[in-house]
This record gives sequence, structure tokens and C-alpha cells, in this order.
Amino acid sequence: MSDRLVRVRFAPSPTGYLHIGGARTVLYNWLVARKVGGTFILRIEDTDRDRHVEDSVGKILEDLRWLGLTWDEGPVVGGPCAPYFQSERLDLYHAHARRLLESGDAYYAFETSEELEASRESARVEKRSYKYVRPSPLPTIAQGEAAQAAGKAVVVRFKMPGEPITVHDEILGDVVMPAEELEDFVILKSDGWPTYHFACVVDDELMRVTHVIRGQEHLMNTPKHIAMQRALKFATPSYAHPPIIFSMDGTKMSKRDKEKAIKEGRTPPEIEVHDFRVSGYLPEALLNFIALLGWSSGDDREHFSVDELIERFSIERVGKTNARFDRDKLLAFNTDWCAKTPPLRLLAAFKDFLAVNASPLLKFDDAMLARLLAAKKGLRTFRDVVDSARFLVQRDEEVWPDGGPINPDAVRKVLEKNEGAGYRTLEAILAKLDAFADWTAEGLHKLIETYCAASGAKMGDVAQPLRVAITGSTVSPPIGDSLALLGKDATCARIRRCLSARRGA
RNA sequence: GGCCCCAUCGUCUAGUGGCCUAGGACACCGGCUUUUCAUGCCGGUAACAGGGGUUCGAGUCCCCUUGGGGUCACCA
Repeated sequence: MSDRLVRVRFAPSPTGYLHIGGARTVLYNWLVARKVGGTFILRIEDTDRDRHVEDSVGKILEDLRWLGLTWDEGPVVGGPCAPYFQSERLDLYHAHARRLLESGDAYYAFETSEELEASRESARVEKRSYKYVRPSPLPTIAQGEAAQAAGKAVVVRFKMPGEPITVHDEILGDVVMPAEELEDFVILKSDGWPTYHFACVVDDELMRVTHVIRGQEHLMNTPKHIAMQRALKFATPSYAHPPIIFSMDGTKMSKRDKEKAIKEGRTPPEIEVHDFRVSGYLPEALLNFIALLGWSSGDDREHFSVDELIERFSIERVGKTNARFDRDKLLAFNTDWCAKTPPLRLLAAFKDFLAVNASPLLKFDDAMLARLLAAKKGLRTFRDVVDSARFLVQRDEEVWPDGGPINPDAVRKVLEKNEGAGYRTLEAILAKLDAFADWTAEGLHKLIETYCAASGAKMGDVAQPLRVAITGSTVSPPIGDSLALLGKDATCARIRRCLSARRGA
């Protein structure tokens, strides 16, 4: 098969934002397509009307765009195999179900889900393993249609051929499923909609998908799909089931972890792609990191741009073992990426971060934001920048409230010790700042240096009291930058408030 | 529980029978740099799950045990 004809797809169901595991699956598919100039298809599997979450297609598309994982066919862009929403392809599924019915590879079945659940339950109670028993004799098509016309709940089941099926997996090798494990399953629900298995197989064929890359939780589905492909005389695509991504505690990463954390008063972990965006990660770093969850280049390199991933990725180098999502390592990756990302790109990503957070920093112009970014060397996430810039959007009264200092420890450690040496330094430097004209980071830095040289003070003896005075805390960007960013008026006003707060105490 | 998959430092992994005295990265510990936080730099601790084979030789191949995971829907 020619590489150019490689067609892969990502087929999310619209139940919320894009999950991080899903993102890794998209990435692998996308990489495979981009590497050989193949086609990456996005298909929306919205056949479950009960679980459909409003607007989640839009959210998934947005997450994909943020990651830069563009699709060649699918929602918005369309394509030769449109529509790309399964909810708009119902007659296709019905036509193929009809074929299976007529060839005897599928049959109508009349059990209700309540009846089936009851027999499953009794099997559980009696500790027997449950398996659906094929009715005998099988209802005829005419009987099925009559029941349907009479308003009975009717499904269509696929008749498994009763022989073992081997999945040739690109990652796992050959996996043989014993025939006894493969029972007849529903392909058309009583509401007339197809199940995942059926819609997936029909669409993969109709969309000429050549390679299926999906999480290992789908491995057991594959024999069913292969059986249907044979019955329908479809081609069987090449399969690859990458291992699953777990949280550090070894459980599956789940949205519920967020709710649980909130309930327990912890900060919720990032689970969906959107969470990482909100938390201030760079998509480049996230992509780089998740690529490595299962894949490795073979040498000692770990940092790859998207282009480098495209060049070096191959499904053969994907491992078989489940990976844990190590947030510390992600953070380290993000730190590295922030340090090496060009200022313009970093600024754009930062603005996106501020926008999704509706940050008060949005009031600053690009030049100011660029200065903020530059002043925060060694940033780990954009959140760090916002934290370090908080004093810029606070009012003077918030930094030095009338009721007392917001950070008494800082006041004690920096200002009050040595009989209030910090306060005396502030008084002395305030006079100089008041009269200072060159209000730039460099100019201010020099002013402080000069003061230190003249007074014999160390840099920290001056910078820390200033920092506390203008921010109320011991943490801020380098002092020259902090003063310059704040501006002369606010700086002097805050120092005065700080000094009078002492007198008031 | 049945079936299926997996098994190298705490974590992600390199390793395809001799190059392994098991390499890298993150975390951790120690040191250095430093006006705060953070970055950065240097160094260190740390793994082949256990037991049998096969072989001159096994982390690498086979079997068993143990452990972990997935899956058993009219969800996808």
C-alpha cells in the first residue's frame, strides 16, 4: 500500500472536552498521517443520544486547534466522505444492516435490555459467567419487521461466526480471541441507531481508513470488528493499540478525579486538554510530553518539536506497557519549552492563556505583557507569570490594607528585624526614588546598586524591603523590573503606605 | 471470576543473546550561582518482580508463579 494512501482517523464521541489520553491517540494518528503525507480524518461518533453533551464537539475542535492537530477531513472542513457526524449517516448503517440481515450474518432479536440485565444479574448472583444465548430458531426478517411494526422493541444482532479470531496488532503482535468469548452483539439498537461497533466498521470502510490507532481499551472490540468486516466483505485495516495512560496513583485518569479533589479541598488535577491550557501549559510542551508516554525515539533525546516528532515517530517504536502521567516531568518539560520558545510565540500563547482565564492582566498591551514575560525568567507555567504580576493589578490599598499587613511574616522577616532596619532603608531610598527620573528597569537597578555601594548595604538588604513595600510579599520579579513595571507613582505611594502602616501599628 | 494484554531505577524509558560494571530524563538528596520565588550549573542515591529452563553466555528466548492493567452494555 502506498504511503500516500494512508488514511487514519480520530473518532471522539461528544461527551465533553478532549481527554488527555484521547489527545495522545490523536497525536499518534496525526503523526502517522503527517509523516507520509496521508490523510487525518476527524469523525464524530454521536450515536448515543443519552450521553450527548451540548457543545462538546465545539470544545473538542477547540482543544485540537489549540494543540495544532489539524484535520484534513471532518467537521468544518468537510471532505469526500461527508458527512463526518455519525448522526447524519443513519441510512448508511441501515443499508448495511439490511445486507447482514439478508446474508444471514445478522438477525432480529426481541429481548429487552431489562430482561438481559436480569439474566446477567442472576448469573452474577450464581457466580456463573454470563453469555448471550443465540435464539433458536432465529427469527426471520419478516418476523422481525412485523414485531417492529407492532411497536415492539427490536434490535439487530450480529451473528459471530463461532471461530477464533486473530488480531494482528502493530504493537502487541498477534492476539487470538477464543470463539467462546465472542458472543452475538447488538449492531442496531431498538431506537434504530447503530452501536459503536457497527457504525465504526461501516464508516472506517466507507472513509477508506487504512490504519486504526486507538487505545488498548479497544483491543477486545477488534475481533468483533474483524468479524463484521469479513461478513460485509470489507478490508481490514491495520490495527495498533497503544497502552493506556494512568494517573500517578495507577488509576485511570478520569474527570471524576477533579470533582473528588474539589470535594476534598485539593486543587483539581488537569485531566482534559483544556485543563492544561487553563493551567498555563504550552501546547508544544504537552504534545512533546504525551508523545513520550508510550513512544521513545531510541536514543537519549526527549525534547522534540512537532516537526521533529513527525520526522521520527513510528508506531513500531511504541511500547506495550501502560504509562503513568508524571506531572512533575510535564512541568519540567514546560519549563524547558518556555525557556526556549521565541518571545513572539510565547507572547501569543500567554495571551491565549490570559484570555481563557479572563485574567485582569488582559488590560495590558502587548509591550507590557512582553515585559512581564521577560521579567519572569525561569517560568514554569504562565500561572507563574500571573502570580508574579499580581501586584500590578492590585490597588495600593489591597497591598497595604488598613486592617494590617496581608503577609505579617514578610513584614517581620524583612522590615522589622534589626530594630526596623528595613523601614529605615525604605525611608532613605524613598527620597532617592521620589527624585529619580530614569524610571526603567536598568536605571532603577543602577540606582539601587549605587545606593548599596554608598551605604555599604547588600543588594538583598535593599531589594527585599522594597519588594515587600510594593507587593506586600517577599516574591516578585527582579526588583528593577518590579519597580519599573509598577511605575513611579504607585511605587512611591506604596512605600509611603507601608511606612505609615508601621506608624499605625 | 472468564478471556486478553503487560512486567528494567519512585516515574517515563534505552536495551532486539556477548558492547550492561544496565544508559538517559523527571523526581529525590547534596553542593554551587543568586536581590525574593523560580531558573541555571555540578555531583550523588536508585531498577532488570520471583523461580525454573535453553545457551559457552540471558535484562534480552521459553515455561510457571506473582503482580499490575484491560474487557466482559441496546456506552463509545
